[in-house]
Amino acid sequence: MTSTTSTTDLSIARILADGAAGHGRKAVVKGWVRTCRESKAGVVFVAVSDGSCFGTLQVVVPAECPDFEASRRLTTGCAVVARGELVPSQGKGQSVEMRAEGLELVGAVEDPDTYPIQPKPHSFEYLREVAHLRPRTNTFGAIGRVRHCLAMAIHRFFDRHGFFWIHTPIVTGSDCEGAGQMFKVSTLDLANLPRGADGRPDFAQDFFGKQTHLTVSGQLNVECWCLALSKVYTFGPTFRAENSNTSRHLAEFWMIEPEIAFADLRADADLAEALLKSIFKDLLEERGDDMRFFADRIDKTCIERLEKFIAASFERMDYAEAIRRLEEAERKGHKFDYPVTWGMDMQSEHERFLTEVLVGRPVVVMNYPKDIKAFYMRLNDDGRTVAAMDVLAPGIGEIIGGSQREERLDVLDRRIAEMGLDPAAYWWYRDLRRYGTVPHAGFGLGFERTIVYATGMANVRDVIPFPRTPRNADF
RNA sequence: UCCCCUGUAGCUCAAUGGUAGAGCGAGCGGCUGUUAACCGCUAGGUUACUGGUUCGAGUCCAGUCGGGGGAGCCA
Repeated sequence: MTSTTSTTDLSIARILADGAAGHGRKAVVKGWVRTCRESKAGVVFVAVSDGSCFGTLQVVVPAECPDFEASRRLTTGCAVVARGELVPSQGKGQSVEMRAEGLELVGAVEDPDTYPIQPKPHSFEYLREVAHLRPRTNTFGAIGRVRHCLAMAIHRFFDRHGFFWIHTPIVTGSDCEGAGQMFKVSTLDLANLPRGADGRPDFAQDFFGKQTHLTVSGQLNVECWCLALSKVYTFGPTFRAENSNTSRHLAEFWMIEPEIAFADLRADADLAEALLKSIFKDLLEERGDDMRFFADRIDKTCIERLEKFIAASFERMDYAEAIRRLEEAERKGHKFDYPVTWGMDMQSEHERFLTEVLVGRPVVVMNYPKDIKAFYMRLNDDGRTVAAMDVLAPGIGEIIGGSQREERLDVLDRRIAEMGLDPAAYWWYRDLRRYGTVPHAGFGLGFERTIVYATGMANVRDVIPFPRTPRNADF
């Protein structure tokens, strides 16, 4: 009876928030044992977490409790239901605790010696190997709540500003998304592939009657809806089959891609800035408990960093200006592995120097040379740059990549031809420019990189529940 | 994918080519309204895997797999 969920149960978050106001109240809490200590004075102290907040509730089991003997044998990880009265705590560190009248062991831990989550610090690398149990740790519990908070804050921001959430497809038949290697989606028998006259796999016999992939971006699709609903965004999983082995890359990650009509690059940058400020403000307000933990144990500066970010405006500079400042740094004696020249695609070392040393906070770099950017980015009047922007953040690099889109059909076609792409493949994308085209712009925000920036966690693999990376799709 | 580093007890790490060690965690006992508890005792190992060199390999060599840092690609 007591071990099943009821919506009238008090969460530990609620109990701790109420604090002294809850003294004298009867309550039931359901959760997992973090630590269990026994005092020979005749009480057992059980720290219980239900994940509703960072903190644990101290459940005190007195000797006269019928479950006293059983509670002495509780170990880290046991699932329990505790009934009792909320009382002032006699110990330090909490204003309220539960004096247990009953404590039910719902699920025991088979062998406490080999339970993978011990009441002691673990390395993140180890915890990735026990990803099914790592949500029970302080860090990953906090990550889970922060991740949810940021996701909700993003939806809230867009909703308040009149954006519509568009569910762009996960499976795509476009072979023209152009953002790197894609995962194939097929129901064909790999051991017995149907082949056409040319000996190649015959995708006409495949599920969709053509070759399909997992999406690498919802941008091209969401542009269609932008040119009807004006302000739209996608927020969903994205897949890249790149063999990238870094702390900043996942094969499956989540991306937010707003797209706004009747907008230029400046409006695009304004939107990016407003979005990030809004969600970081919500994060500090709603998850102060978790953020204090990150500041305490992961990255001392993370709260201060977000506060500064909210207060200050983005540093914005043109690509040309960024190059000038990097060249100036070179003249003053800073050595780069790759020399700085106008027209180059900035290397990590340049981006890091720019955002970490020259600016000291996130910076928006705008108007890149056209030759290093995608075909759909709008050509500027100078004929050699496009209206593209990257938001670079210290320690992470590119957190946002965006642009004003090329809305002029003739210019778009020229760009497609220049890059050796097949215009026929883009027929519906080109149609947008034939029927009621308008200036529009958008960007992609990497969700995991945003969480890394906010929390100070060092690796995107540790801010997603189950990371997918090359040679790793366990759990 | 490339460069560098790395893989030893449940976890974090020691160990000159010569008997496998500590701390934490775990179990038991002691002490204690405790909360990074403290004190004592005990258990716990095919040194990632495969092969090679050697009288002898955790240690040296090769390959495979995993992990980390950096690079490329990007979010």
